[in-house]
Formats: sequence, structure tokens, C-alpha cells
Amino acid sequence: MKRTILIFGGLALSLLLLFQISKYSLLSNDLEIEGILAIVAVVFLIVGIYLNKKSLHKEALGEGEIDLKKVEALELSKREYEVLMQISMGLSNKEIADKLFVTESTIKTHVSNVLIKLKAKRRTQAIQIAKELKIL
Amino acid sequence: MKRTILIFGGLALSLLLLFQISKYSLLSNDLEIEGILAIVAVVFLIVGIYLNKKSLHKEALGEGEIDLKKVEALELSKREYEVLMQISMGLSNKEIADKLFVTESTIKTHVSNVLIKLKAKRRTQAIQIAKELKIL
DNA sequence: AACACGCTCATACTAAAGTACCAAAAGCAT
DNA sequence: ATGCTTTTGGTACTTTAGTATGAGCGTGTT
Repeated sequence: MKRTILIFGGLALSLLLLFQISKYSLLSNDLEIEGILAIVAVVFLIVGIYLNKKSLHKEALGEGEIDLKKVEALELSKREYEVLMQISMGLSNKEIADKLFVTESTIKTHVSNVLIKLKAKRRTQAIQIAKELKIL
Repeated sequence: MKRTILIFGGLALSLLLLFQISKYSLLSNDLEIEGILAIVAVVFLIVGIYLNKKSLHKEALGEGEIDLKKVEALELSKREYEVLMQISMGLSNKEIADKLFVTESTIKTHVSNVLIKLKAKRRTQAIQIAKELKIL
């Protein structure tokens, strides 16, 4: 929001500069005024597109920030969240166990806890729920 | 793309209209010219944001179009693709069977075919691969 | 120190998932 | 009609997944 204010401030200044130019050097020529109008139009068109992309990027980042908060809200431990991510990568319990240097039993325990906390019946459902909660 | 051309045509016309207005009714007054400049700036700022959103939506739809092409490329039949989507929704074979009014045996056959065609070992991996291919 | 909590691991099951192979009915194109 | 693919269904079996329960270990809290 602060950036937006700064950007608008810059825009106002540049607009004023254009006013000055039009007043003191180009006012007598009608064609030049049309040119200035065109320039202003194009510039602000580009600025509009730029601002829109910025805001969209902020939204995307915003989704990323929500992650950890919701993970805490679900009371998922670090390890459980870690296992959940590996599940979403399509790994089996054995593969996850090897990747995290623990036994398959341990992974099964973690998976069961994840399923309970996400209120899922299967690991595939856990993936779906986690993506709905934008945790992945 | 055709829409973009139409929109730009409309913009050019409105710009010309502003020129006419400025020429025949407001040219003598400096303050009014500034006002017109401001209006043009704001209008094109809004137009820029609007166009950007449009283009982003088109990209989103574009990804959607690629879907069917890649599904065909993978030689996935309609039914197999249908099953694949239900898998990604976190449903079990039995639940998919009930939803599509067939037996679990049939779903198992479809699932096996999907796994072979997606080169996946598990249904969770199939989900991951399908999302990478932007098929879901 | 005592306690809660997270991580680890195990055993013993039950339940899904997945494989292999086969086969019949339906839809489609030549 | 004859072939080809899809869809459907079955049997039999192996492999993962998931549940239930218990237990040891380390860490931070009270």
C-alpha cells in the first residue's frame, strides 16, 4: 500500500511536468497538444498494466504467506508437514522414509496423524484438502 | 486477439473525440486542458488495468485449452481422464465406481491404464504428473 | 524433578490399491 | 460385415496404505 502511494505520487509529479511543458513550449501548436495527449494516454496505459501486474504479484505472495499460519492453525508439526509435502510429490511411504532417513513405521505414524488433522480418509484426499487450504 | 484490435480501435476513436472536444470548445482555457489531460490519464490507467486482467484471463483459458490436446497426446480415453480427475479429488476406487455407476473392478482397470499412460507408480504420483502436464 | 509433546520405531491387523490376464458387449470406421 | 478401440467386468494375487496400540527418547516448560 505504501508503494502504491509512492507510485501515485510519482505519477502526479510527472503529470504536472507534462502540464508545464504543454504550457510554456507547446501551447501555441494544436498538433503538439494532440501529441501530448497521445503520449499521456500511452504512458498511463502502460502504468495501468504495470500496476495491475504488481498487485497480482502481491496477491500471489499473499497466498504464500498464509501457508505457515494455516499449518499452525491445523496443529501440524514440522515433520508432519514435511511428510505431507512428500505425499503430494507422489512418493510412497517407503520412499519418504528413505528420503527422510527414518523407517516406514515412522512415516506411517506421521501420515496417520496428518490424515486425522486434515480430516482426510486417504492420502489423495489429504492432497486435495491441503491444496484447498493453500498449504502446498 | 480480435478483441484486442477492437478495443484499441475504440480507444483510438475516443482519443480522437477528446481531441475534437479540446479543439472546438476548450482550447482557449488552460485549466480545462489540464483537466482533459488528467481525464485522459485516469481513463487510460483504468483501461490498462482492464486490458491486463483480460490478457491474464486469456492465459488462464489458454492453459485450459492445452488440456485436451495433451490428453489426446497421452492417448488417455475420456473415461480414463474422467477417472483421473476423480482420483485427484481424493476419491477411492469404490467411491469413483459409485459416482460413475460402474463396479470397482472397472475403475481398477481404468486406474491401471492411467498409471501406465502417465508412467506413474501410484495414484498420488499420477496426480502430481498430471498437474505438471497441466491436465488437471 | 515431573510433565507434555514431538519424533521415533515396532507389531499385528484390516483395508485399499495395484497387477496380471482374460473376456464379452458396445461403438465406430473402413 | 469385419476389424479396432473403448468400456465394462471378473478372478486371483501382491503390494501399499492405513489403524490401533504401546513404548522409548530427547527437549523444553513449569
